[in-house]
Amino acid sequence: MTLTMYALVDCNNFYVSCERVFAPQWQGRPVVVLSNNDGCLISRSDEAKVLGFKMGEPYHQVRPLLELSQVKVFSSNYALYGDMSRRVVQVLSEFAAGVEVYSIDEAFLDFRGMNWLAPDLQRYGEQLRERVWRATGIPTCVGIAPTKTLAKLANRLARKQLNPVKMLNSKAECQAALAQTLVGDVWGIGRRYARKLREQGIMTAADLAAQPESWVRRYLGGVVGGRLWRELHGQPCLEWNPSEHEDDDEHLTPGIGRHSVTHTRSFGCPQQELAALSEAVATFAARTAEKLRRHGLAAHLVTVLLGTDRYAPGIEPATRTAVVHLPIATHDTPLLTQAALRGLRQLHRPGVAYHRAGVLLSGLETAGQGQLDLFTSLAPLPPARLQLMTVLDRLNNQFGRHTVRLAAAAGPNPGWAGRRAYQSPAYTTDWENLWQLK
DNA sequence: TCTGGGGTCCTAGGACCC
DNA sequence: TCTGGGGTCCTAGGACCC
Repeated sequence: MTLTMYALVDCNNFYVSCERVFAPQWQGRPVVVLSNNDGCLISRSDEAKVLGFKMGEPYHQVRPLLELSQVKVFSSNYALYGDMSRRVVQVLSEFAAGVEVYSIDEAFLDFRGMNWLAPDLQRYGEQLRERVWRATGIPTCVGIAPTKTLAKLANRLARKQLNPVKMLNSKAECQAALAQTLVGDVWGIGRRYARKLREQGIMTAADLAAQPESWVRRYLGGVVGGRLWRELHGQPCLEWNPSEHEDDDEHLTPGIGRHSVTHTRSFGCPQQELAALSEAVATFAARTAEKLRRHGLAAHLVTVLLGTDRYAPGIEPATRTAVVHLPIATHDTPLLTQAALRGLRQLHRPGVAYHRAGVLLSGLETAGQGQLDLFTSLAPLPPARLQLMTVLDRLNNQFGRHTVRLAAAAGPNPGWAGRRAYQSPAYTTDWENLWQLK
């Protein structure tokens, strides 16, 4: 029998699990990982969850409690997590014809057209999970079902049961799974929609699926609602976007069709001076430019954003943006930095304390294939400049992110840099660290 | 003192064009 | 009383995801 099936493999408490691979003394003990700038909790071990620590809680609020409960705290270390993620995907790709990397800790596998019996597929899921665990030290849960949305749902259920692999193979199994799932836990239904649905008496995914499709479309944003309804009924209608292997060390949404690249950061302490803000923005512009080159893209639009304290009451919007149009799409660090600094000068108001800044590149096209500017007959970049960027990326890749940078960017540990007081060493990627290990 | 960051898709409305 | 209609591009805003 041919089964039309997708699997969703999700790494358990991924950032915590990554830290534990290199600090095994924390297995079985409470651990949390903080967001950038040590702002809030973004990953918790099961033990920390039991203690009552919540996702997204501000660190400064729960810090005394964490210390009291002897919870181990890590600052986030995306270089490490990105590398571990790549290892997991590498293993997964041995088990399916297609892999779609959905986020840093999740991937869909394409099991369509597999000429197998259901019990074999269940065992196959268990094998691949075992193999990921042995090869990387990362624990996972696996959901297998006829649509991506149902695979997500099965994955959620797998987390709660003894066997971490859950397969939905019949109408009855799907129906039972829908009945066990609260409507707010369905993929694609966030807090707003969940509340709206509960007000209508829709409590579970089964309640939602039992409504007519037209009703669901009316309440859940039109076409999106329609797709969701059909996916819950076992009709696949989300696209399959197989991923190429990517070299990225951050959160990423892989695939060819990306529309923007951004880098924004909160400051360690508020900044007023144009000089310090320029350093920050130049540094962020360089980071976006690197990402652009890594993806083989060039950008037409540079958006700079400057943010004040989001949590302070006030009438003024907390974030303002300035858009700079480039006549020719580019991925050249100096050109993008110049544009970003121009945007910054437009935005900057003397005497205002800024808490965060960012650079967003959009209007993307494949590098080197852009239209030549007919009036100036300029190619996007002179060859020497291209070569310089290639060398720059290679050096920074090999010896660490800030080895070579423009003079406009900052020196080490500037005042605007975020806090990361509890970061683990870059076990897998840092050149100096590898050197010490020898 | 201290509250993350990077993405996606969809819709509505205005400007502009023929 | 009539004061077109359809297509496209852009932006802003709302919803969602991890």
